[in-house]
Amino acid sequence: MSNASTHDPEHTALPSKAEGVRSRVRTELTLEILAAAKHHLATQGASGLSLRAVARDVGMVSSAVYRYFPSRDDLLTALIVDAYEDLADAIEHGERKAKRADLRARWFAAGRALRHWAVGHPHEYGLIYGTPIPGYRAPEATIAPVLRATNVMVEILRDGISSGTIASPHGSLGSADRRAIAPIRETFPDTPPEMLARGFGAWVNLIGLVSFELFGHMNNVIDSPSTFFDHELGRLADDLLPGM
Amino acid sequence: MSNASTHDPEHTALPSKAEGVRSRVRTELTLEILAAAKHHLATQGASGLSLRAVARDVGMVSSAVYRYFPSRDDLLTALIVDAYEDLADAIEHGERKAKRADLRARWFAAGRALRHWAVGHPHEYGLIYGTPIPGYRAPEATIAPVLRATNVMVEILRDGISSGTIASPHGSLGSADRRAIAPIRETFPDTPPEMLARGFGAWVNLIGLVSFELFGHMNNVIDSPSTFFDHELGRLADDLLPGM
DNA sequence: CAAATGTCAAGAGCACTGCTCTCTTTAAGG
DNA sequence: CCTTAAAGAGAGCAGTGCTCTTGACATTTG
Repeated sequence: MSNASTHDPEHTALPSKAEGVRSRVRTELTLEILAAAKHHLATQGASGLSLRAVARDVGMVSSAVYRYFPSRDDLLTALIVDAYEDLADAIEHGERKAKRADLRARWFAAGRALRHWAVGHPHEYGLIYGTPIPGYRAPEATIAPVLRATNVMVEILRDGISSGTIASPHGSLGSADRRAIAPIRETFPDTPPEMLARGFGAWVNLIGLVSFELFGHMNNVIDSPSTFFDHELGRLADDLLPGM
Repeated sequence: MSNASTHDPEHTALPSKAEGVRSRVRTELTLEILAAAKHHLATQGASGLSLRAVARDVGMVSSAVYRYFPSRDDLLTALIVDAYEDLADAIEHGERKAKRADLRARWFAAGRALRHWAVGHPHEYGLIYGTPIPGYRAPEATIAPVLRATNVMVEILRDGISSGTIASPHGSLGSADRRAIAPIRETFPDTPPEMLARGFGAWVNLIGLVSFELFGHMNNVIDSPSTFFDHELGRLADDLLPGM
């Protein structure tokens, strides 16, 4: 369930003021469908998520579900948004447990929270970082939670700069590289481009590590993925937060 | 199509000596089905791969296909093996174009070949590095091509050591880390563990970069994925092949 | 040469899917 | 109270993977 109530599925009109009893039961049913779908996703995976099965779970006939979600893909999209929020929550909560002054501890905490959530929610993770579904267009609603997650990482780097404990990364970006990362520079205008490039690279590295493990590519290669993940986390920290 | 003839689908008995006419037409039909399936995969993607549709393509009825592939998953597995071989071919060919003495050029060539193949075959890439299909067990036949691809990378590092141009990576592995990477150490016994860990980490990093791009996570972040990929390739080269 | 043996394509059919349509019930608001 | 809009139920369409049986053919053996 997590924080299903904190982010409303926007594809159905949900009145902020609980005026009608009718609309109240509607949001309740919407959440109930979503919960059933989430359960199916967690157990059978995305490919096993059947709209009819979900309908059966909530005691509806399949066609009735279409009153709440216009298609199976829309139901999946809602689950994707939910997964993004869940992951962002996990990373934020994990990072908050570390002392704010200890940048390295914060980095480790955030990274471990990422992997921990992924291992505990493999299907949800696969939904957001695995093969995209064919006609998939990234829903607007995913932008915010994605930013929440990456913001944690960026904040660590920025805190390092402002406190003077870390300097801008070694080497400076060429003009082509600078142009290549233009969008993320607009998102974080007050962070050095070199640090943005390096930070984003590290983030991609972490996701790659988790995907490698969850998608079975560490079989016959790595005995203890968590140990290797920590090792890589340390290596990245040495590079991102030199001297910490 | 590529090199479909070089690796036989082992789930059907293919006599090495072309004894019977019967078995000849059988292998031909098997390859024809595989080709049709590959075409469907490349155009519609894995989820759009319908056994009935490929049967229609080769002019058969759906049930007849089951004489050649016992299930849809087996057909998919054959495609997975094929994709692994294709990717290994691409990386090997790409890397061979660089001068053997120029380790950095070989690293760049191999990395770019990986990305180039992935961009040109997104569905095939997603099949092997995306979300695994639910009941997926990594088929034995994929081990060899995976080793072929990673071997290219390891060979670059080993050539650097034997020629004395690069030293073992900075820092030494702790005993826990050494144990964590035990399987890959057995695969490459004559390569320093530190270098194996770093090399595998770099490989994971590359796959992560390609997956990020192909799965749509660089939208609104990176304008030119190829430029960023090259940038990261260079950063990894600086770390893997210091002084080159 | 003929009969037994295997192989194969075809078709029907089952259980399931997403999705659309129509019909009826139900409840809310004027 | 009564109109109107929303919601559930059901049938139905086209598609899926997969199984089973049937009849035709080729291959091998007696």
